[in-house]
Amino acid sequence: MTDPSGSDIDLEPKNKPRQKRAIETYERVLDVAARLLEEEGVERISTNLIAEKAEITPPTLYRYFPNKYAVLRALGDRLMQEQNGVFARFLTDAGDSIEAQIDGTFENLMETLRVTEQHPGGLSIMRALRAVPTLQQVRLASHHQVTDEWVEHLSTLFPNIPKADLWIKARLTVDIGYAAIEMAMEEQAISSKTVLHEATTAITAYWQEIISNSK
Amino acid sequence: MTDPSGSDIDLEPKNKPRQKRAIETYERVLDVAARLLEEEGVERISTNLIAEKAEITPPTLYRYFPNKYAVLRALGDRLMQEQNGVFARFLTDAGDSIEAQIDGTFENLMETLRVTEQHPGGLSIMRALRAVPTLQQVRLASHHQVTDEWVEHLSTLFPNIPKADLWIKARLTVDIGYAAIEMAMEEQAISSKTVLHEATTAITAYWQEIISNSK
DNA sequence: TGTACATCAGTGAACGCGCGTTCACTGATGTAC
DNA sequence: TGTACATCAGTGAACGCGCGTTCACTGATGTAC
Repeated sequence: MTDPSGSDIDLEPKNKPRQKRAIETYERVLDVAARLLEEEGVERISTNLIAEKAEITPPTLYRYFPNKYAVLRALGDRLMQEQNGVFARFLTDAGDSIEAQIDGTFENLMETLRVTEQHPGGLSIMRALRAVPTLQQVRLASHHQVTDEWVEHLSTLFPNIPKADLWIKARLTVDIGYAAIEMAMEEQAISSKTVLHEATTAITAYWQEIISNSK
Repeated sequence: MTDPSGSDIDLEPKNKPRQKRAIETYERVLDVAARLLEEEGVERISTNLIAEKAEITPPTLYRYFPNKYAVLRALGDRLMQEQNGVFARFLTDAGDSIEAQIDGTFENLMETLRVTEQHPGGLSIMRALRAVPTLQQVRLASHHQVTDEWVEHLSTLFPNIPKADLWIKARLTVDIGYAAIEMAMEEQAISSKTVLHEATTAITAYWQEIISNSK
């Protein structure tokens, strides 16, 4: 019962902040945690340090979070939610035709990049979610949700491709998109726009191929 | 001078093991470290724990590594070296024609997957390299090296595409490949072969597009 | 082959420190009448 | 509006523990003659 990935660490928030002062404290904890994740790395971040930089005492942090991992999880949830929101808007705007989706891909990627860059510690959060066994499910679940939603739209556009096949193609495309976004953020020598433009070319070419084969 | 990513932590090995017993110890440390990275996660792994599981005392570990990060770095170096070896063989076999490269893509991905799966803690090492600020350079340098080598071959095949452009396209393709490999390893519901087959389709379509545009 | 010495490999014991977390508490805010 | 009480927010002080790392050392292996 001590298996690493699906382990039994409680990740749910404890007390919700109810008063104005408390909400500010809660937000400050998450904000500070995100910045420390970026500055120190996931292997050095600590609850005591988060509390200190957020100008509270450790027990206050433990009022809202049952443990260290719950803080990271809240961080991950927030970022994923923002990113998924971008994708949901993309589907609303472009979900009903293949052409519109292809046309919208670049803007979708750019907007996701913008949201991630703007989110404190965004890139570090994405990486921490992958590296910490307890949190891998968070990222995976989020990508699955996005994929599922997309496949709902795709399945009406590609009625002769089995849903399971579409799911795999969509899932891979999501990961290619995020790989491009991470690369855009870490490759200082290349402009983000260029990276995402190339990624758009790749994704578009992939789906053109799928379209041809499905006819 | 305490900047996080390019920081001043010594990552070089200290004493090289010279005698047979010492080489075995050194190997055991790396092997145990890789397994612990997988089981515990990068945020929980410790030198004392590595030493204990490797059945040595902590000072022995410090005979070969100046600190904790040097152990992780050695782990990363080994994996990257193996992965880059696969790619080098791909270039030797298929480097001289575009068609051969496209044909060899699937085998290249499969072989890289095989090497990574076989390498103890392979996936965890890739993720740790990304998540730990001090080690990000290791992964980046490795991907750059692979990209540079590939671009050497590509530039003779695409004489009318500027090298800088080729570099970006190659770099993105490398990251797409690794994204697919990570996905193949973490998505239990889909066979690895299917994921890498799809990735091959995407990469192929991308380069077909590049070929058409360069004519 | 034997011995003396140099080098290599590993240990025992401990260090100071910051970690994650908890307890019993005080002070601030909201609510009912 | 004032007061009494309930709930919410935050603190002071500490806990036991394992962390990363080091010191002075013993024992094992290799080398020269």
